[in-house]
Amino acid sequence: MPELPEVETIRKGLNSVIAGKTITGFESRDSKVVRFDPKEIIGMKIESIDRRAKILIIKLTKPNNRRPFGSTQGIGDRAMLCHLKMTGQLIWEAKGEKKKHVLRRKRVAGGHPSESWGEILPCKHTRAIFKFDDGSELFFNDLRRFGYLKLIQNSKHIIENNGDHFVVGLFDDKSIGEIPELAKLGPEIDSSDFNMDYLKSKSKRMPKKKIKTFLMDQEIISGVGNIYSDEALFYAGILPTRLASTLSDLEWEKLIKSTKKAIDLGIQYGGSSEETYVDAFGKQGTMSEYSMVYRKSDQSCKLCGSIIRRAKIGGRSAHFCNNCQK
DNA sequence: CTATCTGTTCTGAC
DNA sequence: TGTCAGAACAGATA
Repeated sequence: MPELPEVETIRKGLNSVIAGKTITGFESRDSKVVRFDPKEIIGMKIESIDRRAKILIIKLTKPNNRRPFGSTQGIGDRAMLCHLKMTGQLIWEAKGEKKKHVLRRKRVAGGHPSESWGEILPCKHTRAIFKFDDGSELFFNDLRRFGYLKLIQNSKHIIENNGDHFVVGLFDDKSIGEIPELAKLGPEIDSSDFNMDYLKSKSKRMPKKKIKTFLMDQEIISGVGNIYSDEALFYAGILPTRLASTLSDLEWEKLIKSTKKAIDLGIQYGGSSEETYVDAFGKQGTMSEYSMVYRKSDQSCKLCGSIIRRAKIGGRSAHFCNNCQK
């Protein structure tokens, strides 16, 4: 379920198991999904895994690479961008785990819930396989093939100053902002730029945009997807059909708080799916226990008892309570 | 069989 | 320029 909280959960889990490992092999099984030459990353070391919006940024360095004094990176270092889109999964498996019974395997997994959690990997939907120096493997599965893996080169970011070289590299926030995929994205939910003045001024320039669509627009705010926009609007008591430009100051304040609350709850929930494939068996879809309106159409509102409605807004289904939300 | 649903984002038409 | 429908793809479900 790769919305922001899920992607963040995957990031943490993966970072804890693959940071520091060296890539000894890479197999592409789908050239649409894998958008680089596998040769480019063999022998590179995983520095860390970061995230911007729902995009994972896997930082890679070349061992023994020459780096300018005082820099953590040099020419030839790279960053891999990974987007799971609708149905992507990343599953890491320790060496030799295939032979074990499914419930005893050591795995860190996350993404779209499906049978692949427990299957022998690679499976039908495996689009890429990373092999590491300790014999462990990372599988990128994607049923619908919307997701991607692509590589960003560091070489363009060398800057010369007074005859000295210093580096503005991919690993600096500044140059991450220059990567086309990342440059257009709006502020993260936990950034101070996600505030009322910013949202009000944006909404004035988009007078006909509905608040749900506004919230989900990644160029306005990074990381709010369908589930959390429904939940945030419910907490804030605002109907998804309202025009963003008509919100009062009080409503903006409530919506900012509610969005943070919805995402935080999601991250707490996501924590439960981080480590285990077990959740994907018996406890699939526990998000519905936490949700107030998402996928609750025709059920009673948990607050007031009236029937939760559903409508299409901007091509997505919106869930809301006509009584609690105005 | 048909019709409709699904976590995201991009493109092209108006 | 902003806004929206439809596309990209592969299912599951009724």
